[in-house]
Amino acid sequence: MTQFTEETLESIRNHFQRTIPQLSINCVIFRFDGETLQVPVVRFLDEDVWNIPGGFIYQDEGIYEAAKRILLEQTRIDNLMLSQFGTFGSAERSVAKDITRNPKMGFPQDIIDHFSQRFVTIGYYSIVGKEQRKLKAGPFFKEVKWVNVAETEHLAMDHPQLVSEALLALRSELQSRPLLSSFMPETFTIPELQKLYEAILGRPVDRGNFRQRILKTKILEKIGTSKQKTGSRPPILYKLDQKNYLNSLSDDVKLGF
Amino acid sequence: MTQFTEETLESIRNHFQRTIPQLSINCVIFRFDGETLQVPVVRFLDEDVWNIPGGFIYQDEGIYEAAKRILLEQTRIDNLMLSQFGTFGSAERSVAKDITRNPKMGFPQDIIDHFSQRFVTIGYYSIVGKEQRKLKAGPFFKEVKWVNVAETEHLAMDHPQLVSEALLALRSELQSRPLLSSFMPETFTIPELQKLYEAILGRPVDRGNFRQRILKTKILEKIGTSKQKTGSRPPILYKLDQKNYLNSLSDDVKLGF
DNA sequence: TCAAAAGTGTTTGGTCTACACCCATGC
DNA sequence: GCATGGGTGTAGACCAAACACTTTTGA
Repeated sequence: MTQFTEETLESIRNHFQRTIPQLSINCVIFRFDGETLQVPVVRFLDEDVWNIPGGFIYQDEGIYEAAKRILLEQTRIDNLMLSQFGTFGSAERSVAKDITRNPKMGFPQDIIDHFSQRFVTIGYYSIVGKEQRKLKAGPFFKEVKWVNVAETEHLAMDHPQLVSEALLALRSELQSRPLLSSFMPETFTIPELQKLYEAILGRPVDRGNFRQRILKTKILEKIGTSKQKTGSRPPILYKLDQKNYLNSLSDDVKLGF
Repeated sequence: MTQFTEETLESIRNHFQRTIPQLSINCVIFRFDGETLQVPVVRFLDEDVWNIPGGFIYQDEGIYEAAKRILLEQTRIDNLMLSQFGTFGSAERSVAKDITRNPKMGFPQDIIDHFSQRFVTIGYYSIVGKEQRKLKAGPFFKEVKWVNVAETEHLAMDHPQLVSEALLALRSELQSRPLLSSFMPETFTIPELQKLYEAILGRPVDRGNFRQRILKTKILEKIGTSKQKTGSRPPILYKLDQKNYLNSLSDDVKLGF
């Protein structure tokens, strides 16, 4: 029945020993493929249940380092700036309870018990460019893939909520954190950038106004004209002017109301 | 040596048994006394070390409920809307390690060990009106008092950082959450409100412009003239128009740049 | 020459800022 | 009446939304 060797089980138990109990981390990573926002999801063993990448915190590492390690192990995505978007811990919240309890999986009782505990999770989000395609599942996970954020409502447990909370944080930090550097490739056009904004904000943006406003900030540096074979005027290629871009970001709080 | 009865020690151990290990909650509560922002701090036993109120999460309660309970137990402040502002957990982070280790305290080794563990903490903040003065220390705490946020740099451990992170969150959420209802008394004047904004934003605000903008939102309802014996024109009394106020709050994200 | 998409400009109205000025009160 | 702080108005700069017009390309 059991599909795990005793060695594997021991390594799982050993992992539990070395990590903080009842506390986990989940990483929501956004990618923009030119049309929609996507996030990587992982599949645990043979189950057809998809999860936001997540894991546990070693006793001797900070939570931020843990988040980076977990992401690297499970998706092979490395070197990201991660931002916290919230911590979730209703009394009923657990991780992988249903999966491990499934008799078909053949887990021993101690591991089922461990995963059936109530767990609090810390949510981080980040961003990768669209050229970032080298997803590769790490240990304990069978498969990783990108899915559109619009299609994340079927993820396991409260993971759909994690995605939408992460998206809210992404939206509100779009102007105050250097996110464009991560989202966009080295060179890009203004219409491409506009599509990114529309995807993040979830609403259309006026073409002319978008162009004017973004050019006024001087964060774009013209480097030529793209040569495409579309039946239309070829857009101008730009790259980010890092110095001006970082200057344009601001935590300044307006009075607003 | 020991200043604790065996009964007390047992109740502490029992509390540990029922809570999530290595995870704590801290609550930064802001009050505005008309001039400055203040937060309550608690003193643990006989030590002259002041802490942001904090505690642990029972296995059968959500983290939000835990935060409210902890706040009530330690300060007798009740019925607040709390907002999360971040979770902190560097590898070296602990709670009360120094205090419990102090031989003068006479704690048994098992309790010292428990408090010497690495702890992750979830930070919540909230707001009370200035009439909220009924601070009263709960169990395990000797004393509670209000201190100005400007004077929180001497708090224990990383608690000064918690205060400044909470203040940042407060600032950026001033326009999107119904914070005024909590900060201000039933009736108040515009100059009083302006002082609150200046305290939160940490900078002066133009009198005339502040007045115009806040009146344009229609969130204030005139109810008369205050009768003060100051040697100047008496300000107009207002109260919040709850319906318009809630409407005026918005998560709308501007394009900005 | 036409459609399609990119690039540009203009109009209108709002908002932000920095003030100047007036008003009600106690001394 | 005068100092003090509250209440009000306004000019100029700046910003935003809507939309019309022009340009460049492939077919």
